[in-house]
Amino acid sequence: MNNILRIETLRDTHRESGRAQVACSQCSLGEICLPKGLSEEDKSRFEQIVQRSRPIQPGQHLFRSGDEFKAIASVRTGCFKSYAIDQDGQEQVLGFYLPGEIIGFDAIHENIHQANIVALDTSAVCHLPFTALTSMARNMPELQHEIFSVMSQRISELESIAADLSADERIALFLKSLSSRFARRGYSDREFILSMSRRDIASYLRLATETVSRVLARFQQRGIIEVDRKLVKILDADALGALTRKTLQ
Amino acid sequence: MNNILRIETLRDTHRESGRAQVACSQCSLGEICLPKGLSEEDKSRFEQIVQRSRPIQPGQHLFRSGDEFKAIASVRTGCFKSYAIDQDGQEQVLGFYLPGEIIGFDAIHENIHQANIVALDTSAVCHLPFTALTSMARNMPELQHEIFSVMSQRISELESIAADLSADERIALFLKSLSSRFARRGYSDREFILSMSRRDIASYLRLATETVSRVLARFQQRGIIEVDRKLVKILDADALGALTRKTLQ
DNA sequence: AAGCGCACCTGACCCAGATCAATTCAATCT
DNA sequence: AGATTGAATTGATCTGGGTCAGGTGCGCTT
Repeated sequence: MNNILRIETLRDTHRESGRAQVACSQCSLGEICLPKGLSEEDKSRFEQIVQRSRPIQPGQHLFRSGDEFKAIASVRTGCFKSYAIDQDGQEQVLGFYLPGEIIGFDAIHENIHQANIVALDTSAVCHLPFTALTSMARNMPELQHEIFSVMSQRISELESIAADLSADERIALFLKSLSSRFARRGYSDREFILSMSRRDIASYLRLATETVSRVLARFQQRGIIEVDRKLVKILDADALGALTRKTLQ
Repeated sequence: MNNILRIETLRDTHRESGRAQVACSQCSLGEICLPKGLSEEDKSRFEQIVQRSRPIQPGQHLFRSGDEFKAIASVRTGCFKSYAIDQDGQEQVLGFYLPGEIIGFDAIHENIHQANIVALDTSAVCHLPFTALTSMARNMPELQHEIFSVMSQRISELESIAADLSADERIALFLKSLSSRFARRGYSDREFILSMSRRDIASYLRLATETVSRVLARFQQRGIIEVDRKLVKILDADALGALTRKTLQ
């Protein structure tokens, strides 16, 4: 009965593909996503509000600035970037989202999405309707706390990113951040693909694309990393770490 | 020795002053603070978890990095700055908190305060024990939503601060932000006191103190503002606004 | 396979803002 | 009042990284 209801809802609101659904309890994201720490029973209740998206192609938008806020989204696969447009019409990258990371926390207070969200790879998300989520959280202390916790983490992260860093430090920090986020998701922390362009990295780090190129080249010369187009290998993680020392905490 | 001192400090700041207590429903912060939008009945339930601090003197710490997280704090009067110490031992200012603003959202995920919080003026706060607050929020949807909303606001704010701005733009934005925050609290938006030093402003805006001085002097020459030590008067709000055009949203 | 287009890389030059240094100013103490 | 101190201002110089201007190489299309 629940199953039928769910499929209908999905079809209506997000055009679910008819493929087999992965339950949260079976999802490869496991202990990274919001339902972590829930009992099996609560997990299956949680699953009833999850709306799994069909694949989203690179360049396709998940949300646009000004969209009505209905649901936050947890990245299932792929990679997204968030960006805003400033008064000069310039795109400003605000962040990147990897699997297990949650999109849309900036939309709650105005009930409107602040940022644009676009897929960089073929991606998929789980939509979590916010009203249903918070009302469920009122009966699941662990879920409520997990939402607060993830938002809190984002606040800390943003506070430390704002630090006044050199180009070298910024890029070292960026690579280390990606590396540890991949590691947490079971991917290699020594070798990974940069889904985003040099231009996106530059915009996110508030640097010129030329500077990104130059710093990556210099890191390669020094034997710290190896770069081939979008593939990055970290050869000397300690050296990279030393460059991020100035970072808070 | 240090421990004893610390514990006493905490006890002090948590202790009821014994003076007549202002109920939330009578508080001058009114519709700015967390209990806004609660029914009278819920407000009085809310008040039962509020721990009003005695006055906190300038230079006195409210929280220190590494402190166990027990409660968030709503500023009742005065002004606080939050800061972190980087690996070079340099202080990095992360933000300023005015009355009605809430301190401690970065502490939830690790259950430890990330930043140091110090009073800039003689100040007072309301401590809101987090466990009690969230458990109460489970029975008060409006309260739960308000907490999410305030955290969401902070996330948006931090995302837009990170923008790549010139010194002029940064300082114009800073003045406009203070102006509108004061206005919201019923103070003048044309004339206010900078509780923080030039050095603090510089650290927060990632500029040199010399640059802060120079830009303020230049704004004064242009007739945009009038500065006398800590007192700022905004003479031409439009000109100031024009300088912040590049800002997102 | 040849031509095109785009992302990326590299070199030359320049400027906003940092740094260094000296001076002024206000607040507190003797 | 004069002395002391630290914050704020002002001026002179230096530099990291932005801007501009070519190259280079990969993936398309035809």
